[in-house]
Amino acid sequence: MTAMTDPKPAPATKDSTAKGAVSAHMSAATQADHFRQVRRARETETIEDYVELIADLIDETGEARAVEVGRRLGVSSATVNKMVARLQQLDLVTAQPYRSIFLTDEGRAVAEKSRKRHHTIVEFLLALGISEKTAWADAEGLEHHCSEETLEAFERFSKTNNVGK
Amino acid sequence: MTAMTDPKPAPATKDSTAKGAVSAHMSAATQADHFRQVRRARETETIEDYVELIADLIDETGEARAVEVGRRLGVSSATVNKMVARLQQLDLVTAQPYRSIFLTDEGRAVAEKSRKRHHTIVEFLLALGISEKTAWADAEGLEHHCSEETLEAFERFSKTNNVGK
DNA sequence: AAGAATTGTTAGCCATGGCTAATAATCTCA
DNA sequence: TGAGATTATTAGCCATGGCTAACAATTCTT
Repeated sequence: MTAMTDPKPAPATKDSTAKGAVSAHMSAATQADHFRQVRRARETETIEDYVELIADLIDETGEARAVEVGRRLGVSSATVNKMVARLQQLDLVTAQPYRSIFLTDEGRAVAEKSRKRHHTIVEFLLALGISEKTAWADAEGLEHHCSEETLEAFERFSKTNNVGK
Repeated sequence: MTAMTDPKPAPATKDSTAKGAVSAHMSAATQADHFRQVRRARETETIEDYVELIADLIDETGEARAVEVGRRLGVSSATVNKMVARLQQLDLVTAQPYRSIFLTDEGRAVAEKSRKRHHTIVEFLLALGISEKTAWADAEGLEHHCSEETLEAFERFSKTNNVGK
């Protein structure tokens, strides 16, 4: 194998295409855009997870305390604390020291949107025949990476293939 | 609104349930597990993106150069360089200074797995009626967050609702 | 009301994965 | 061959989002 020492085993005109090929479908620039989009989504997903959970806690138990947020997220209180500070800067929550956390209008809006997406995805996975357990687990990861177009398709599908519910 | 000064607006026995409620479905511990799982997935997804892309480049053009990886990922060469060092530590690639990047057997295996998942998801989205453009964009984000169970369901669906292809 | 238990805060640490700017190596071609 | 273009490397910066440990405030219980 000369490959290790030869920096250019195959000059390959740059437009060649092969099996796993993605270049058959898009330019490098388009692909880069997709990846950039994913990276952007990754930045907001932590924030959305926190906000959504805070909303859940307020609606379920009447208030959101840092300990409980940490417990549900599987994260230390110190981490929650730091994140809450960030959420305040972003005007998504209000909080005073040693008091519970409240959502701003903007935070509430973000929470509702996340919640709706989450629900759409869980319903969809269930309609597809996925088990409850997996549906809830996967939804947590998938919810931040679905475009509007895909979410709409999911809703349409659930509506028609609506099983038990 | 007394809420801002009252740390406990509603003692709420801790088992209460409401509209957005997730607690109706699982314990805090289970929910924490889901989030932990998502965080673990986030750690591997960057790695998988790089490895998958390197494999694509090797198969398409005969070699994977850092510039091109950067171009397609929408990232600087410096970043690629640092990441390649990490991939080497993980035994996923081999690389010598100023030479192109090669996959180890393990790297190749990771790439194949990612590629397969990616393909499964694109096919699925297309079968669902999503546009090509969106299917490719969404797949990039979704591929790291699907359990085996869900991927299998996607495959089953594509097989039966296989449109054009 | 005092002490114990719980909860919140802060400081300081770490890895990840981006970036720019400066420098070095390699490659191309006139 | 040697100059210019391309590509790679390195150093140093930054934000994010985790962590532990030490300490402070609050709340609960007796």
